[in-house]
Amino acid sequence: MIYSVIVDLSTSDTDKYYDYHCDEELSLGVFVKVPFGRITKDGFIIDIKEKSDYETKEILKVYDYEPVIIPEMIRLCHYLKENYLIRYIDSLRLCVPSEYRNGRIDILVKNNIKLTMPYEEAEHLIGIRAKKQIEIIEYLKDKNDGVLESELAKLFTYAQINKLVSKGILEKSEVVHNRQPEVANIESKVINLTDAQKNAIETILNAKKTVLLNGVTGSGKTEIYMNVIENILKNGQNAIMLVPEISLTTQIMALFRNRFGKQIAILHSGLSSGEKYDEWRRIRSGEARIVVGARSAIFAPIKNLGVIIIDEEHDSSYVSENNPRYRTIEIAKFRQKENNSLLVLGSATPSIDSYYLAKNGTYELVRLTSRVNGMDMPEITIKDMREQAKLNPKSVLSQDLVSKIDEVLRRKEQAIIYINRRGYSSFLRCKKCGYIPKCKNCDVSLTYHKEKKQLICHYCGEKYKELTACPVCKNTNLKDGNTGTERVVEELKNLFGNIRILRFDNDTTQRKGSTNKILTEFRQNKADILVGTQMVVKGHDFPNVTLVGVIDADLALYNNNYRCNEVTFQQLTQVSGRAGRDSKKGEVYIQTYNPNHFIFNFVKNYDYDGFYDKEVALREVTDFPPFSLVVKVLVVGKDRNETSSYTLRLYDTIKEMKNNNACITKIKASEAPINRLNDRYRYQVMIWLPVDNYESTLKEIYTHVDKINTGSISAFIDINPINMI
DNA sequence: AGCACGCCGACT
DNA sequence: GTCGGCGTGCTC
Repeated sequence: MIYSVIVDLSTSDTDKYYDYHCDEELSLGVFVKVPFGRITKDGFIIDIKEKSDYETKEILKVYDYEPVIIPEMIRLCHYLKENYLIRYIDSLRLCVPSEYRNGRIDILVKNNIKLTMPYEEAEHLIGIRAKKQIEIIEYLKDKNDGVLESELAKLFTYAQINKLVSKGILEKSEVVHNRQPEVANIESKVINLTDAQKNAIETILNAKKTVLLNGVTGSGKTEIYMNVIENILKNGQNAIMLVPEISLTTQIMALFRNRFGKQIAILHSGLSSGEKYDEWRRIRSGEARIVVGARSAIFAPIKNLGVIIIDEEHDSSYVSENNPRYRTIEIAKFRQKENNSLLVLGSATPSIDSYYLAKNGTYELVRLTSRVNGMDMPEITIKDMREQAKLNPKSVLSQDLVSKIDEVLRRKEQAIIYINRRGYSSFLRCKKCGYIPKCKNCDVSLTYHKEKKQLICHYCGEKYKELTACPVCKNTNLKDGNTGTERVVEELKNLFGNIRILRFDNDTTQRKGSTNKILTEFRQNKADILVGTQMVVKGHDFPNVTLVGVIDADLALYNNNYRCNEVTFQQLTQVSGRAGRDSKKGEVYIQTYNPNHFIFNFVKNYDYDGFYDKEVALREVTDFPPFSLVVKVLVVGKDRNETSSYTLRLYDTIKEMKNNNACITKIKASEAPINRLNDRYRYQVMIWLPVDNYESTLKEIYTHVDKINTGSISAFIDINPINMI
């Protein structure tokens, strides 16, 4: 037989079938080693045929006779290649744990000990004086599968164990040991489903199309997911459940592990390579029937899918930023079609795109309007900071927020302060000459990190010594810019003295496990206030939090991105949802210098629909999604002139296309918002396409863009970009 | 990726 | 004349 192999090499000219032969019979999706030119390469079998047009070489080695790629994923590879020009190998790589592909990980074999005969029989063979030996066999009496030698050796000595082995009473054998990720212990509450939850479950299970589950924060979506999955399992089918990122996963994992035990497998970047590989193998073998994981878990080798759930579907982490750029919901829809399975998108604040599809009937909409604890949504106050600026310009926190915090501390409850900027302050400015320190690699100003005594570029990570005086005019009077997390913590400490504050941002979560540590400490009431960036927004459940404060809530509104209203609305609503999740009423304080922006009224009243109507009307007049498909092509290069001329040439080519083809509605070429990043110049071409029948035009755009990728210039395509930098 | 082929400049 | 620079092309 002839086996077509995709070699493990990510270049556009090697991304095609290479035919090899092999005497053994192999399956589709098997991982092999093949000769490739003068070298050898690993590869995946993705086609099997009778004969080849080439003179084939022989497959050198079969790493694993069990396929690593299931047929459904091979079909997915074709689909992604066809529609998004994603290389086969880039898709295939997503389907297999990287450490395994690199040959750096193997199964872990351990010694297992078990009785070779019934306990009573064994007892007769041991002298009464050998007390320890009796104890061993007693310990093993009702353990039919035996126990790991390493476990047994914690209670007894190897000498005692080996004695019994040599007598033939115990048997030592090698077993594959599955490394399992540890999961926090969460006490499971007995939950009585509300009528709303029961209805939601019913609707989902009978749905004929994708379901958008729109439930306010705290409306018990997780419980619905678990019930749906339970039903699917009973049906003999399997499930994938996706959650945004590790922060939230730990809690959800605990709930799921509690409920489903060994039937779940966990996949996310926080696992060790051994754990990841073993969980992946448990999925492949069918032992694990539910995959709970982050974005890439959508590629898990799970067969017979009955349901795919994407929790917090609006979350930006579902769009992959690096190669290959894929959108998780797209992949989920492919698998939904392949398996004829259910697809559930859950969110308290759905993306405008999803809600639009729910409203026009493409999705089925299920709504949950109240919290399971029966509490009202926390009351939201919008605080105009312009008054405060006159009163006390030095202070970051308004007088009202300070007294609210004070009350919370007195009541021994907790508060979350959300500020979407890390570091101490966004920039320093010389009060005399106006000098602002900039990064040498990027066109951006630096952020002051007081704790590290550094100025840091938040885009390329370059660090500089802190400034004590202006390097231009030597003036020592430097002015802080906009507030960051460090400064909020400092101010809180000055105001309240001896309270316990945890800072939760990129800087405090660098070390592995620190995210979990901070969240656990806060949940266990070991701190009074959690100050953090976006990370505090996501679905955490802290029962004792009754106050949420937001500082500079309008920050993201000036991002010059068509999605900035949407993102701000989502973040403010989500973070508000952290308050009052248990039996105590919550309160929210949102500080802004722009209180008249239309968004705040909708946030205050939890009026998602009102916000949606307004925003969707805006999108319609400005031709943005969901009314158009916006394609952003980013052109990056070391030389400014070369990069801009490539961009202009691309613009001309697309213009030419537009002249011949009515499918393009608008084109715009410009500098990227950050013109220089990491010492590379950046330009962009924005192309507007209609939402129907754009496929062939898009493909043509892809091929033109592909041609730009030369040695010195690279180009990236982003569809409906979330990130405009 | 890794290696050969091939076509121009400066050398024992 | 030839050694070697690295741009281009190929690997079933």
